Amino acid sequence: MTPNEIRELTAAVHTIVRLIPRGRATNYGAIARAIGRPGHARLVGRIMGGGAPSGLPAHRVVDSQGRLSGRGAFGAPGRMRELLESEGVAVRENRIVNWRGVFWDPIEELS
DNA sequence: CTCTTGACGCAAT
DNA sequence: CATTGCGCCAAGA
Repeated sequence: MTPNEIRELTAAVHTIVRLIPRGRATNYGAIARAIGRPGHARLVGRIMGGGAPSGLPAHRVVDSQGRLSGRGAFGAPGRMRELLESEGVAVRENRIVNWRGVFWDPIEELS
């Protein structure tokens, strides 16, 4: 992967993240598939870990089980949870309640 | 250059 | 539901 490709992917990932509706959330693997790189969830995770543009709803990206695996990247502990709950997403024990219903698949939006 | 570390995912146990 | 193993891959040590 050339540095240039990395930039493209980063841009693509950010684009998808911006499409996530309020009150919904998606996961790394789904985003990876949406940008044409199935199986590279980990790469997406790395990208999210890096600096994110302000205004990017990064809190709407969790792991495949609805767990807030990126909570550490938000300033104060519990910050990610606050952001989610502030838009109506219930969280219990670091995990989105009713994940199946909250999950938003980028693929369905690329129609 | 090798080894380890992660905002991961999925099937098998 | 909890663990394990394996595939994936860019950064940092």
